[in-house]
Amino acid sequence: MTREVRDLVPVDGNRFRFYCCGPTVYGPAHIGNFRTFVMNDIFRRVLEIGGVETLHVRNVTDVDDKTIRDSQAAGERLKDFTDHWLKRFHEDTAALNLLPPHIEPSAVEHIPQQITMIEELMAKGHAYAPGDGSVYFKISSFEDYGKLSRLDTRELDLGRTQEQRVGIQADEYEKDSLSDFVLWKGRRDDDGENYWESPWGTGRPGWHIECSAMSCEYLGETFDLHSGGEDLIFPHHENEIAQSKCSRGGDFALHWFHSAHLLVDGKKMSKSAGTVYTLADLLERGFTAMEVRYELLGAYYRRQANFTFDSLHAKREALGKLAKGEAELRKEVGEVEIPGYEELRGLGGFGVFEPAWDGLQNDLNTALAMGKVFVGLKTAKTKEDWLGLHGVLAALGLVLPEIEAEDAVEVPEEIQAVAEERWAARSAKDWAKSDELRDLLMEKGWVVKDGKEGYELVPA
RNA sequence: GGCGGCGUAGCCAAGUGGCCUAAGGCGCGAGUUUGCAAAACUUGUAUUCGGCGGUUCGAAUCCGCCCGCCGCCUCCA
Repeated sequence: MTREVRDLVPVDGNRFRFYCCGPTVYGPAHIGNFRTFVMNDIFRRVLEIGGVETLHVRNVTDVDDKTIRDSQAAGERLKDFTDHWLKRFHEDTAALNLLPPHIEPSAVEHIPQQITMIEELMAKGHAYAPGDGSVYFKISSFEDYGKLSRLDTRELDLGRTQEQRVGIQADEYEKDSLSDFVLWKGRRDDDGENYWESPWGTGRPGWHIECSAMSCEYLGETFDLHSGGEDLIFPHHENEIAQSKCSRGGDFALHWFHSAHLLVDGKKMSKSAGTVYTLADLLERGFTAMEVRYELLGAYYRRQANFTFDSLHAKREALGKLAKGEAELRKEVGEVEIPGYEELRGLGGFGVFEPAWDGLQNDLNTALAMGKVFVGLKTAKTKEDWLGLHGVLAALGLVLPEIEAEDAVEVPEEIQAVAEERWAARSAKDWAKSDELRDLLMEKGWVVKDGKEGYELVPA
């Protein structure tokens, strides 16, 4: 991606059209997946707050090896299975305050478009069907193959067949070259009921073709930007480029936006280490979705970020500090209602928060922007400052916690009674009894905050 | 082995040639407050950027080497 977001001008002069590789719905997404989606969300928000219209497409992969395998293991039909996990994904994205994409196409619902594209590749000599029911893309037919990932062609095993290579794990498909990838997979016994008709017999589409077919369907053969996690650069995005350019021509995506991975305690997340956290895992531990979002945007997207519970914990304090600062500023400028997202689109000035906005404009540097938000808060005092703060927060998608929430906390009668007794003891300067009752409240999970005229109970 | 990236205070994390004797958040220390605490508020917290050389008037930032770590290399965001 270009370093300056402000330099990104829609190629059609109207809406900035971008495609984001979405989830494979075979289980709950983990926080690493969400780092990518949060970064994409912020990217869109920065464009929109900056006054640019967008067209955001994010696909759903609802047919592949894993969805088929796991739906069968669960004894469910593929659609029921993927619908369930898609619903869960939507719940998670809503909790994380991700704007829903304008279009969310599913692979299963676009099989005709995928078949059409494969036929075009066949007709132009970029694909071949060796007769086993599958169709492959011939990467030697596309000169630019490997350009995005800067792969040396020597590494691609061009022209080598599996027979020539010893020790490679058995693959049922016949390919001319080891690096050729599958466009259509011939039906196999373990696919069960999950197959579709095609000119090459029954089967199902390969993974890469869905994104080429769907991005072209909704965004055309040339669009502004394509995004995804860094692991998708090769082979997924490389293959998409090959399929799209060879079948339809056009420039495909003019910009690429890849988010680096999220590590946990400095290591790649792994199931065996128990570090593949889902949003639900973190909510269960008492964190809020907004704290998680803050954690995910806390580092610059081009670098791997390190998730730790210490860092996540810090976000609660930081959000509270922000909320307090915002409330004071709001009072100072005499406003009551926080402006909504739509009102902030096309915001002209950001007051003392201009540096934070610049940070976002300059290659989506969310870490820098957050730092400048806290700096700005120290001197903010005008209405423009206040609007600027909300413009930046809206671009980051951060919703501040309510700070006047005492009413919302239900204090059990039993706890209230102990607290009253303690206050009486304290007022009578019976320090021993007062402290004893305070410890008792602490044991039961309540913290007493003493004031001049009374006290307040807060959950520990 | 090929390609790419990282190593900045206890933790997270900006900064990529001079405004850096290095943002910001958390944590921690000190003070105010408090009967003592907690909370709140104020304030302090890396003369130094993995190590060693080099380029330069000047380097956390560029180059070389070394050490450590991470990612991709056929369907993992």
